[in-house]
Amino acid sequence: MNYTINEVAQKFGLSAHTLRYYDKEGLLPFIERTTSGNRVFTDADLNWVALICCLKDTGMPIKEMKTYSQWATLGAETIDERKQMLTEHRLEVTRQIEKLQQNLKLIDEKIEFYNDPDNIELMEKMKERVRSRAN
Amino acid sequence: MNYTINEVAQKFGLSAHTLRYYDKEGLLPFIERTTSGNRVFTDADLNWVALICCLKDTGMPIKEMKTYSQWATLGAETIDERKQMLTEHRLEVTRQIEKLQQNLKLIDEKIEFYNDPDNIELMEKMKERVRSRAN
DNA sequence: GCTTGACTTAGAGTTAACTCGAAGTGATAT
DNA sequence: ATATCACTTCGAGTTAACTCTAAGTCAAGC
Repeated sequence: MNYTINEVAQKFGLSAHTLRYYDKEGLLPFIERTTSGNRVFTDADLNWVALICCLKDTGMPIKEMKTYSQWATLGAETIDERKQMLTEHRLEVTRQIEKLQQNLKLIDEKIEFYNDPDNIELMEKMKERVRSRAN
Repeated sequence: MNYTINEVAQKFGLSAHTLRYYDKEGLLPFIERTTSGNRVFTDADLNWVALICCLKDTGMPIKEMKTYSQWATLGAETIDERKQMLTEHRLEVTRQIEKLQQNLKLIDEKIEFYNDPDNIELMEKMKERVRSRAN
């Protein structure tokens, strides 16, 4: 099955502009063209785009994804490099998740603070005396 | 206990530049000054900066944090607005975590793919025939 | 009293990742 | 065959969040 750039864009919630930009930046090294120059995406390309989106969404810079893409074009001899990059990135993602969970905790504490009528009463009383700080 | 801008910057892994930038953008509405105009951070301000960092790290734009900060200066009467903003943002953060966990799964699958000798062998055989795609 | 160093401001510059516009080409519908 | 439409390229513009520079102020130590 083949897909046009707009079909792929729709599937991944990107714009055709963005896909061309990724292509220009060397992130889509496998995409073939029609005789008239239009990009043709195969199912294998869709998997590739999915990986690129995954790496992008987890904060990998375009430059690094480009390196990964170049390694992929070189075939089996770059497997170790690619595996290492993904393994390091994996660790990065787990750190992001941990950080988010900590931050979520702080937000929950803040919401809890607002849910406690005692705190609200205190804030109301403070009104005219001291400027309420850090609430 | 009071702190200088550099002490606070160090504590939160920010630069003094960035803290001044946040102040200019209205994110630090409670910070007092010395007679000579230097910022003085109290412990309450440290808690406030911690919240700002938390919101920033979870993707809240500066504009929205500014709104929140302005509400905070108005005192108890804006508690509902603030609680609602945090509650919506909380949901956003849980979505981020879910998305990251999905992406982590894909990365793990990819690493698993590279760890399977069968796949490596396949890739090596493909070398001269078809350009390796989506690996 | 002068130097040093940390601070101040306003505003310009940078970076990453898009995002858009202009000008043009090719395939399909009438 | 001509209008439409999706595509192409190149390059300029945008946005958010810093990041830095220049010019200046202030307090403490020699």
